Amino acid sequence: MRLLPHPATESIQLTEVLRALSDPVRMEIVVRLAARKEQTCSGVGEELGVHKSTASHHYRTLREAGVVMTRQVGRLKFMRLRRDDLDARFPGLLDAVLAAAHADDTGQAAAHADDAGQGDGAGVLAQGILTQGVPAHGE
Amino acid sequence: MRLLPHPATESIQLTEVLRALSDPVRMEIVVRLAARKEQTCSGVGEELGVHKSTASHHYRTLREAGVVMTRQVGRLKFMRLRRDDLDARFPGLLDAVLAAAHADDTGQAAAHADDAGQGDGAGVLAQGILTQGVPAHGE
DNA sequence: GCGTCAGTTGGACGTCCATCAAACTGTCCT
DNA sequence: AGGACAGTTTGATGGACGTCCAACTGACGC
Repeated sequence: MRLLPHPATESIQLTEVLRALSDPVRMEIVVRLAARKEQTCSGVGEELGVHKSTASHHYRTLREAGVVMTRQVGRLKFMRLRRDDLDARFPGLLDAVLAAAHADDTGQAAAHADDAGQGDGAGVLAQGILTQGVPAHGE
Repeated sequence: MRLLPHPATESIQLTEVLRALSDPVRMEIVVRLAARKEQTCSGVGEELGVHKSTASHHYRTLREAGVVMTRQVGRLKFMRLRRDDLDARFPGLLDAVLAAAHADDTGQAAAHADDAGQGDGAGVLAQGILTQGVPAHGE
């Protein structure tokens, strides 16, 4: 059993963690890792529909940011959320992010349903307060 | 008084928020915005030592992510954290991030002092568990 | 009106990133 | 030993990002 190089708990940087979590694929990985205990690279990779090397790249990003811990057992590598370390370093952050990830899922669905239903709640505000000719850069 | 286009509360995406917060400059802006109530672009720009247009770019990123609200008064533009909206969408997230930002600051200082003092606490672990010849890609 | 000021926009430049494909490393099984 | 398997590494590619500079847009104030 081997361990890969991980940043020490004290070395974990907030912006690095947030950047690691700012990619939808990696966020999904973290959510799955939070639900189940450990996961192999191929396991998540197949579920997410990304290429094997892409998944490996995301794993490296998460590992170097201090979000996950990689443990090698034989030819498998199991990933585990560094809950304790993250909680020690940034108390409550991971829980808030995971809750937010759940809220984001449900919120997306709700917003979508609302949009189809009447569409006067959310979307209009974004356009209604337009005062300059901004070409809707983001969306 | 004018308002710029902002995403509706329901449209705020978690990964977008995290990505907006993953830049040290923007994180610093958010921290300052959390401390003081409102701030002008030039105000933060000068304090952070970034170019005027760079600050404007960061403001746009934060605004499009739904993190800040921009209010134009005359030729000034005041930025304000969308605390209520963010709390409604992702309860506890902003507080956790702000607390983490504070912990990151103090943690950095402590780690640095520790590093100069004896240097056996944090940094060694990161190198001590090396088992493969990973060329320290990130740092 | 004209200069000034606050902030934005566009271009330019270098860097980083997400993705895939292919080759590679290391481990297990037979 | 040889093959199968899990992941990583290495390009390569297209896109996004952060930064600066310069030019521009609006809103004062005189």
